[in-house]
Amino acid sequence: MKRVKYEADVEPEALAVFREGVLDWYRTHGRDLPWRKTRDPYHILVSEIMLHQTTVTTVEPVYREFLARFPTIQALAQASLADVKAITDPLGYKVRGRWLWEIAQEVVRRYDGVVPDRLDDLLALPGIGRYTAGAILSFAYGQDAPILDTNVKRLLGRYFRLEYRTTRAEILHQLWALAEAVIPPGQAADFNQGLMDMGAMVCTARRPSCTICPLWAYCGVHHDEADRAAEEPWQYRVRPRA
DNA sequence: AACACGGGGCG
DNA sequence: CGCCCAGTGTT
Repeated sequence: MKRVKYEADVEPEALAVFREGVLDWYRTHGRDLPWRKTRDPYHILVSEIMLHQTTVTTVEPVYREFLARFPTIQALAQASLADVKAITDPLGYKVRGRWLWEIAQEVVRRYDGVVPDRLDDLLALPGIGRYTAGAILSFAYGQDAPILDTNVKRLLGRYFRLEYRTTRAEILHQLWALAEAVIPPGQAADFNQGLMDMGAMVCTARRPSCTICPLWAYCGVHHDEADRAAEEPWQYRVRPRA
């Protein structure tokens, strides 16, 4: 049984099951979310910033209100910061209003109003880290870019069961390598969405639904050994509540 | 490698 | 009441 090293080398069978399982499950059980009906980079950007550490149900109404008020990135750039914050502040993490506002100005001035489609350009914008950049590149531009949010960390960490005796930074490095390696070429958009839905709806933080999980056969953590997996190195733990 | 940021939902 | 939520910037 080969373990995951720094560069993701995974068993071909486990990888194939993982890819097909995630894609199939997403197509039949995936959530119907407003930001999945569009490929507009501006809309994707707004949703992703709002979704930082914030639940889908909380974001949905604010997302709609925000786009109704600022339909284009030009409209956002011309608005007052106070008007922007009035909509986004109730979400918490109040800096995100300023981030969106500053991003809009920068994109309009430097990129002619077009959200960049290159990783380095995206990372240079305020509030856009590697996750958000990957989300924009895959969801809006269809590139095979990896994402690693709390859902994907948990799903990958459990399924591929990384080596435990290592530092947090190394684990993160391994997870990013995995997130990139598992992408079925040309299908990152659907696949990445599927990863997050699986993490949010099946491979949940507490009491994961292993019995209905399409990945169960090759998963590194079966539900009946959840106790032994109580030490999850990427931060979260399986808690089989009595 | 930690810590701050934050309101809301759930058991 | 504690844990968790489509993370990022700062120290």
